[in-house]
Amino acid sequence: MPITEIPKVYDPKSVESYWADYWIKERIFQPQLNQKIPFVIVIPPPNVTGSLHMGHALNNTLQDLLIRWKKMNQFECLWVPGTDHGGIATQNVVEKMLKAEKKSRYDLGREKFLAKMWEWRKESGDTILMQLRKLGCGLDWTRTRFTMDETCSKSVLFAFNEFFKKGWIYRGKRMVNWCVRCQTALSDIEVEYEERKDKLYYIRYPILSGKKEGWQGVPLVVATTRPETMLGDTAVAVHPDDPRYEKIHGWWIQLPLVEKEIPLITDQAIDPKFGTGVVKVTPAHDPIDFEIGERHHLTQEVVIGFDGKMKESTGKYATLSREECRKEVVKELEAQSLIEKIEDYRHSVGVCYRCGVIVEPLISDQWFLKVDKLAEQTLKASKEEKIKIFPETWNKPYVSWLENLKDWCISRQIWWGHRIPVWYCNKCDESHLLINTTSDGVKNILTDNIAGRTIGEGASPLINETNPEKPPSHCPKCNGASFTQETDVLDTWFSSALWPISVLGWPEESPDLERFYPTSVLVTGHEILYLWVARMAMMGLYFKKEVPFSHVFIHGIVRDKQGKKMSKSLGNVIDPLTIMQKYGTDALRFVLCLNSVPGRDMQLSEDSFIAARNFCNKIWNVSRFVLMNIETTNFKFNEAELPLLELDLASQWILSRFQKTVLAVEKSLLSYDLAQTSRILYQFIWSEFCDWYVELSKLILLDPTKNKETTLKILLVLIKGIVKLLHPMMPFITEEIWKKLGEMNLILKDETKSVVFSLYPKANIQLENDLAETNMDFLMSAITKIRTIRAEMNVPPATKIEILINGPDSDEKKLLEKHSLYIQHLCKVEKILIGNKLEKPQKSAILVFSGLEIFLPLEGLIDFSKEKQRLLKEFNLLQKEIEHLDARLSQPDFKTHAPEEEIVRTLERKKETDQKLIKLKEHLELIQ
RNA sequence: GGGCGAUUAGCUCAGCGGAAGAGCACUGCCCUUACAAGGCAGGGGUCGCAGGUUCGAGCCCUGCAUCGCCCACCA
Repeated sequence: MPITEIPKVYDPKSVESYWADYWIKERIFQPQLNQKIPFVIVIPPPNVTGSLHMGHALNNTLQDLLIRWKKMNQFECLWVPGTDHGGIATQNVVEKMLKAEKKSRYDLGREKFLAKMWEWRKESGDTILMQLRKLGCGLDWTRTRFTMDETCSKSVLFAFNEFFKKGWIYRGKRMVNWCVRCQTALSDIEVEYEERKDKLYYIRYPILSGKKEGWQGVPLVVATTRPETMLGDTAVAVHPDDPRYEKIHGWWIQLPLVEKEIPLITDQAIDPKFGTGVVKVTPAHDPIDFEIGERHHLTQEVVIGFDGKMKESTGKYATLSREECRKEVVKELEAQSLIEKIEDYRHSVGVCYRCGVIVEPLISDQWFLKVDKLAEQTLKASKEEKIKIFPETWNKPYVSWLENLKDWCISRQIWWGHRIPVWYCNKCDESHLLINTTSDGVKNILTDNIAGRTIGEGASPLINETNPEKPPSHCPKCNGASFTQETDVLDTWFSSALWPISVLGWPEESPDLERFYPTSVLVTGHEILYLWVARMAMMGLYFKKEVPFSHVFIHGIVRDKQGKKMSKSLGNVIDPLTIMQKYGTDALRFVLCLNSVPGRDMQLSEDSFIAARNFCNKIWNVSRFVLMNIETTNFKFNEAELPLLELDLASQWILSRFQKTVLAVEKSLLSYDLAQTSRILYQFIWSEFCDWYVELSKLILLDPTKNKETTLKILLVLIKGIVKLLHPMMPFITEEIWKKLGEMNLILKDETKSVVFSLYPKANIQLENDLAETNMDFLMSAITKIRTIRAEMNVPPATKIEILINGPDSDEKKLLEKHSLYIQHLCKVEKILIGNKLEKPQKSAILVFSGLEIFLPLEGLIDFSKEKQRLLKEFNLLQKEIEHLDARLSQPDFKTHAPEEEIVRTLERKKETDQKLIKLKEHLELIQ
């Protein structure tokens, strides 16, 4: 296509799919295992549920940016794609589908249900990966992993066995967070807390023993938010030092509604300041009460079942839900006048992070991973800065989370996931746990070395080390050979924790593991810093003796215009695919980068994309401009000769500005401040290159008498530089422009394949030129001022005028004379007179600028009363500034304390402003 | 209860010790041969409040207020 036929408007749709396919087809993002330094990222694997949302778009844009940037810096880049099976979340999706058919997973049975799960994952599990291709992500698709594929599953089972042998995995009856909807245990971090409006019930518990002194007939009052659990109370507790209740320690209390006597015990955990200072103790249904119960050997009276309904033992309350039971209990208590009062109360309630239903603390048999040693070495790595978090503010919470870590509940009672490789002997004892750990397939492990517990009754857990997914060959106790596998599966985050090593092939000693571990940087949002990042650090350090990544780049969460998290239920989502369709993928990517301010969440609204789309168009058109002008020429150009060219001021200036831009871009990228990077690029390209340099270049390009070669070379250098700088952020449009440059033989052969094979720009100090920048600044402000007058006085651009510049010093005079064309061209001025004793023509507008005066004879063109107003306004501004400067200079301490250069600067400013004011005053007086 | 962050132009946000900035929105002029998704120019801010440090404070310190997030055994 001839360059002149390049469309005037950049059309993303017509180029994006071509490039997305091209990068894959040409294997551009597959590493070659050569001598270069590796740069590796493993993707935070999206769950196989649903499709790409803005959070994914942000996360992956940032990773892609880093990969492309590093690739252009000659690193051997690898970005590993993959998906997560997503445990509960994914199972919920399929269960919902079943529910539509009025079926539950139990109707299907485990096997059939899992078949359905796999079917679903096959059908829609890769949706997001396909969408990431559209986003332009330079992932190596030949290495795509899934947390439940063969490689990753092997890692999971192997890791489980290793921990088991070490004695760090144990099973025990504990109080865990139970989701009554998902029918599974949750780890502590999978519980989210929501502030809820609730009631605090003050309930009277009659005292049975020792009716004397002040307690005669006065019942104890306990405050609780969960009256229904009183059916399972086995004590009442106060703080041992609370003077109000000192006399009655050990007395017996009548538990209302239940024909039962319970003791009044004392425990440090009670806060005397809360409520009445008296607490009902329900060891089976509250974590603190559970602990109190342990300390005081209280019985655990289970009154709520795993389904969230009241147990048989509760008599008339049986089968009621927790909520219904609460109402009933309160009604009953009220009837018996046992409610002292009910207060409104705000407190946070734990809910399931997957379904939002209130979590029930319940006692059940669960598997745990002991984490103290793991946390310890991870903390050490942090202290030694082996893992650095960007921005640093996240380091503190990360460290304190590790410091306060409790054992990790790794078992889930769902079906979708890695089934725990532990076996029960069918012959000798049903509660007999077997885990196969040795080559002969059998190893006895009688450990539950945590808190002196044992696993089941005389249990001998066995695992199969060589084939963990298979049962042991025989039972060492009874020699039986028939086993049943544990039905629990592992927490989905267990496999996620192994992700950086499992995707590279661990526990095999694969070439990839050897070459690409540890990875370079992990890019993620802060919501999974603990859930995921900390655990990967633990696993990587333990199994590979090295941190899995040296940098953690934490980006913000995408929110809507009101600052709310985007969610389908709120209906405030901005769909990245729609945005890509409407504004182009590069525009989407640019906005995400532009808003990626370190340490801050970003608020997006749809109009932010318009500016980015316009920016794309600007880039497109300025490239078009350069190409159109080069098209007719035929020159060969080696960038090395750049410093040898004889350059005009504008060219010296833009090259100097470009070097500084390159430096600033590099600095911002190194600190993961991509908002900064975006701003720098936007500013340079639009406000400096396009607005000034390109406009000035027309002086030469549009003048048939001028030699255009040097200017075209500079334009070309800049366009190439800009395309390269932008590429990591905006890969599509830059590739397209690059291709056109290639078609005109304007780039080196080995760079033609893709922009990523060119070198990322490096600053060339030789080309920095502060003098040129100062001179251009001078000319640019003169030009702007002249344009301002024209605009304010409504002199149309078509009206050519002349100007007089009076009073420049000799340097300024030379500069102005040499570049009078700049002014003429950009201010639409026909003629410029420069001199030291020029008279102001009658009926002139005037501006006083940097020690000189500029006259614009505008007789007949403007209304001079307007000019007077304009001057008056200017005059007032100057007066204000002088007041300000005087105030500063008259501060006696200013001259003694401020640094010399600051004093000089202030004095100069004062002098200049004074001069301006005097001249302005003169002219003001002359206007009738 | 503890920690973190925010509070700057109508909106979204930069700036973090020496003359208040950008984009969007708004106003005026311009279809100037890269771009009207554009150009040129303009209006609009006692930089949350109160103290303090400093010659000098959106910027540093201390309180306070409001909003948001994270953590915690808030019965």
